[in-house]
Amino acid sequence: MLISGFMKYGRWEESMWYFEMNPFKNVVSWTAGISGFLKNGFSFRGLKLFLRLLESGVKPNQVTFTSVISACIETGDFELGMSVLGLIVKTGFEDNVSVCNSLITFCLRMREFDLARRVFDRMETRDVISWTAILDMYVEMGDLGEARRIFDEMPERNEVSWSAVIARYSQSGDHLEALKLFRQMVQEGLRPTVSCFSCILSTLSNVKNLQAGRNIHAHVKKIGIEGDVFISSSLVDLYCKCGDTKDGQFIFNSIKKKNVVSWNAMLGGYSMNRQTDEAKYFFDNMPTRSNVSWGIIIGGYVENKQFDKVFEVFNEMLLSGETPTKLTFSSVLSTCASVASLEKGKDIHGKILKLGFHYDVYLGTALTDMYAKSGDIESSKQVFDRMSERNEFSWTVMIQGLAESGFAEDSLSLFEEMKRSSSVAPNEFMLLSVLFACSHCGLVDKGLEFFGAMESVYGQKPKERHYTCVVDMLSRSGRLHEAEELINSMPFQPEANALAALLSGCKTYKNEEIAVRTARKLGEFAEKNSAGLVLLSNIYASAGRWVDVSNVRKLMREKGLKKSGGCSWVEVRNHLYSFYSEDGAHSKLAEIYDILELLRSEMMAP
DNA sequence: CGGCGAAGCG
Repeated sequence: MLISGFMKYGRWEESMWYFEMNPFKNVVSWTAGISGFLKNGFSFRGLKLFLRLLESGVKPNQVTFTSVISACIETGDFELGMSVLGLIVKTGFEDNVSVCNSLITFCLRMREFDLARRVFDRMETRDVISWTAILDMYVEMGDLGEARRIFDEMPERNEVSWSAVIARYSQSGDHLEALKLFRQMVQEGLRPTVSCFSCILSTLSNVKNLQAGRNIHAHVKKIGIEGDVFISSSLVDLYCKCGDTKDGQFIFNSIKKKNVVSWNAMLGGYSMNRQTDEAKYFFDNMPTRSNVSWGIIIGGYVENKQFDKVFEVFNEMLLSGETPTKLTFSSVLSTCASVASLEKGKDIHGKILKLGFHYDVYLGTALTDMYAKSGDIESSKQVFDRMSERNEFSWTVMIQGLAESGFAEDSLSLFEEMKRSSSVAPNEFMLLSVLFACSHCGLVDKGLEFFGAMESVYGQKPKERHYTCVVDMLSRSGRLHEAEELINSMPFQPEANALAALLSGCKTYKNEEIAVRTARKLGEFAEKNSAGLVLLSNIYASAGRWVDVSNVRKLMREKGLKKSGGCSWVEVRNHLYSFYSEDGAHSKLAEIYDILELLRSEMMAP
């Protein structure tokens, strides 16, 4: 008792002293020692103690084994776990429910899902914990359907089982189902746990339901768990996601024992509210950082298109010795794609290879996309071909990459290959690429065929973009009447781009009549819609009608609209320098102009 | 003395 008493407060040195001094060690005191080490994060020492227990001749019991398996989970050593399993069988504990429960968890943490299922299947009696463990396995595998089936069929459910499915629905974006289950759980008279409250708070923050979030806030306050780090971190997240960093800050400041997650929640709050400077300041002053913190700050810069900062901070991260997460790599890769920096992309590809992350579907997809967007379609294809597993996103980026790089035929045949060889269903993005590909290699009738099949065959209702693409396709090939008809038959307002595409077709094929009608439509459209105004001004500009251009620009100013500013960048010695056409410009603008002036006078000199 | 759950996100 004394031992576990000290262990509880992290004073394991003292407790071990008592343990060693105790001449009458029995299985309970040994087990207490092992689990004490575990609770304080010293699983390896716990395992060494277990070996000493075996040497001493004391027989371990079922409690010892459950603790030892937990230690194996911590160390992540599968072989070790298997040796312990051997011992369990030898000592006849293989039918003990608790031991089996911990074995299931061990197997699923080692991602040995088949083995976990075998352990579960051979159990004669199972309790709610066994069922929850196997439920968790399907949750972990991402098989939400099977998880739900298990959940519905479980003979008994406890608050942990509910938590597991609710969390999964929340994470996979089905917030409404998560909320529904939460309500059902409460109705069935179960008291949501701390983790369940924190999970439902994050669900509410994802759907930005501030009112319901406030209600939960009031409730957790009433039952006295407001101060829990999980709860309070979720609250910080809730208020920040709803755009209120001030309230988020208030909660954050009130957290007594902040951990890295609370710090990250607040950091994310600044990042997502476009307060990148505050975020950076906060980040620089954080007492604890994890690779997640780096990921958040980098993600914030990506979101705000501050691409130079992305690389700057990413380099800093690598120098600090922190290993980027897959998410961080994918943010940085998307930045490489945005600025079409092949060199940087290749560099990062190398780093990913070194870490062995290239087997990851997610990163493989990000690499495929980066190469395609940077113009290196060969490498893009190579990465894609080597991926051992491909999901919907992987196929989408490759089909899109080929279509947009001008390899229309390859894009179309890859689409056919996907339908043949994979279980991935065509989505709206792929179909858009397919239409784009048809449009760009003049396969108008084939394109129309795909367009017609979208809803009937692929179950995808054509959206504005699809219509625009087909209008563009028809206009490019001179089928102006069909294009105009399509615009008139659309079930919604056409995009300004569709009108512009038809207009440019009219210009190419010299059709004054349709041009006049379309221009009038675009004009009407522009009165309500800023995108129309921007396009209209571009069309006037290309026709050299400068008076009209200046009228439209004036209208835009009156409406407080701004054409998004131009941006350019240059890479010098591993650093990306951005230049903006309007405000912000560059901090060394004056110096740059001075040097330009100097260069100019040099050139002018005889 | 023990076994099931938990935060950042494309």
